Amino acid sequence: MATIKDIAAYCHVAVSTVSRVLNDHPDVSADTRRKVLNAARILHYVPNNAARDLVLPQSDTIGLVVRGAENPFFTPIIRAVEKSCGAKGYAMALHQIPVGADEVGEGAELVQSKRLKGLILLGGRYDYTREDVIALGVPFVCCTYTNHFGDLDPAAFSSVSIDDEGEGYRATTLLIEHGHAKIAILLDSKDDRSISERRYRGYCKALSEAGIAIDEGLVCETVDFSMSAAFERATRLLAERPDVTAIFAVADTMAIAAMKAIANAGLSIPQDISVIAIDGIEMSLYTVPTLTTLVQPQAMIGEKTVEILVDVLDNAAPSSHVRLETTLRPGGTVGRVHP
Amino acid sequence: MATIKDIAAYCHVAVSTVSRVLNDHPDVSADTRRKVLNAARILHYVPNNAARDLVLPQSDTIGLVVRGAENPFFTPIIRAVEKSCGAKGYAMALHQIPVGADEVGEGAELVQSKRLKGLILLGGRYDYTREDVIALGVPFVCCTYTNHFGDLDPAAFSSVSIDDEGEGYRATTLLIEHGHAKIAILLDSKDDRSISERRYRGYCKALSEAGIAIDEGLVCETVDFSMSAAFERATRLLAERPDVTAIFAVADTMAIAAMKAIANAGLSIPQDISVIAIDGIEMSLYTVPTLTTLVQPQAMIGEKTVEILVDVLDNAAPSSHVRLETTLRPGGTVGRVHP
DNA sequence: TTGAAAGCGCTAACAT
DNA sequence: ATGTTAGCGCTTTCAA
Repeated sequence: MATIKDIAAYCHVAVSTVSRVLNDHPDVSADTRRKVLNAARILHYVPNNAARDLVLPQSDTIGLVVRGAENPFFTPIIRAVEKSCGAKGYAMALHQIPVGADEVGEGAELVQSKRLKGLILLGGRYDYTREDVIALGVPFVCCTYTNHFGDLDPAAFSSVSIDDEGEGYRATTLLIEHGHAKIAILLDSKDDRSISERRYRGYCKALSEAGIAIDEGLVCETVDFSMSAAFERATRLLAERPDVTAIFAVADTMAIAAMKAIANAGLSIPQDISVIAIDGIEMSLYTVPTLTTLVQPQAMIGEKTVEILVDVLDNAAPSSHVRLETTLRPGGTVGRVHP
Repeated sequence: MATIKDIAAYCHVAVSTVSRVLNDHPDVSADTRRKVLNAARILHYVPNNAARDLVLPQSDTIGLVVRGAENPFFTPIIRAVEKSCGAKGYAMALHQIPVGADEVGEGAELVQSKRLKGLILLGGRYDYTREDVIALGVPFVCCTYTNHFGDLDPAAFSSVSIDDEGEGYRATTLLIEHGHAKIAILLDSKDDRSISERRYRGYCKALSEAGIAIDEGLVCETVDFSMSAAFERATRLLAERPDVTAIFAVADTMAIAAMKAIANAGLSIPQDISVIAIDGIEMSLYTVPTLTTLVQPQAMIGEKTVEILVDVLDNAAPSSHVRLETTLRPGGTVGRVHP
């Protein structure tokens, strides 16, 4: 509970001197500096951030709002962001919110209450309007998504994402190339105005180019991204549609749940059913067989995001939109269709 | 950027009146309240927490320091803590730190900088000394662990944990009952003064009671809790010790990695090798076969932790130490040993 | 190189 | 029911 006032009294100096020492200002004598530092240690001084934040016009802090932190896909990204922030001399304020929450509103509050310099939104909606983001007031970066369904001026924000539609197309195409035609897709909702909808578009495009009609019975919506819902839906799919030969899951977690459903149905992967997904979470390395998936460069996503934001903050760089590539990790879940 | 001062000016009232309205104090006329609330909306007022925290002797906030947030076992606990805090009228301040970090030191800083009323430490060390925790200054609860290797006065802190040694004993015993004698253990380190050491003790006790000698070649240390390390170590075990018939992993994640190693070795679970673990993370429901594990009541752990802390905070209740039971979830990874 | 003092936004006495 | 004011801990002019 010691304050700089206590230190000042202890050393018989003014509080401003203590403050100078604690903030590494140059104009303090070596002797005074030593005395103050010593007193701080003895008195177990810990700075009161509330007081510091109050008086400083801005803190050197970047906010990270994570919507749906239970998603294991985000974990390595969060770590990378934290690390990159530290390397660039910024602190990171983590704020986790439920999937249903309003990340922009919460972000705006965070900015003001913590005097943030910039904001990173991880896992947000694709349909912000200009009005939505006006409250933010600081530069922000959409991490893992873009404004595809919104009307934001690209110059007004930055983003780091993958080409969801293109990757959905790529995953589906790979299945088609292996001879599959009865390809199911496992997704949240095909019109969620978000990740599922974009990847679903890619799925449709691939099928259509291959001359395969969309079969509604193979479009499996789960309403949420939970593994249990994915498991239930996949189980139902296998029961209702014995003709299905491949499943494209829009997320690794869903694919892993589907693989369990397939095993429960007494089917083999990839002999009876092929599975492909997008994400590349750590756990997907340990499924049997190893999940074939389009791996997102999670660490790089986090690093790039911070890099862009700090560039805007420190160098007044213009906002930018980075699209990263996924890497196909060939596992053992995709095989040629058997007649 | 609007402050209560702006609202006050806008409404021609004093700042204290604005403060009263904003804090739901009773002695304000309905008319004034309406005016102020309206102005707050119009001016896009957002409270400055730094200022509030500064002036309040304590915030109604409980800190949660998570060491090793990448551990999926913690995720449901964190959620439960957050939910319980909310239900009890407390806010939660989440602070994630790396596995190697000093949770007590970081916790102490958090307490002071955020004026916390109490602290929850999730995933900390088992060997705090009295000196270690003196800096904390507020009631705290050790969540998922105890002070087994330390010298803390039990009256000076609370804890919610499972009986690590007992559960290790139970898991190993189950394997012995299935006829296994060549039982390997997969753990961080057998003398980490923490979870691994405790569970290892239980493993030793079970073997010894069954008249089975500890076989050093079957004690597989991984140095950390990563899946990759567990995978490598299990792979090596299978290569070096073809006589092993069962593996007890001290964590589900390690067990899942081991299952992959077993599959890669061309062996079947549970025909060739049985696997059992402790934790019960969601992912372990989706392995093939389903992992047999001792499920910790994760939600209840979080709830109990908050309940105890709030009881201490609100009702000056004495500190308490709760030991929760795991539930054996019989999966398909444990079978009788084949001759 | 150091000290004195103002003020950040807010809450809570204390007055009225 | 409402206004006035002190002060939380800190940083930063401005003076000395």
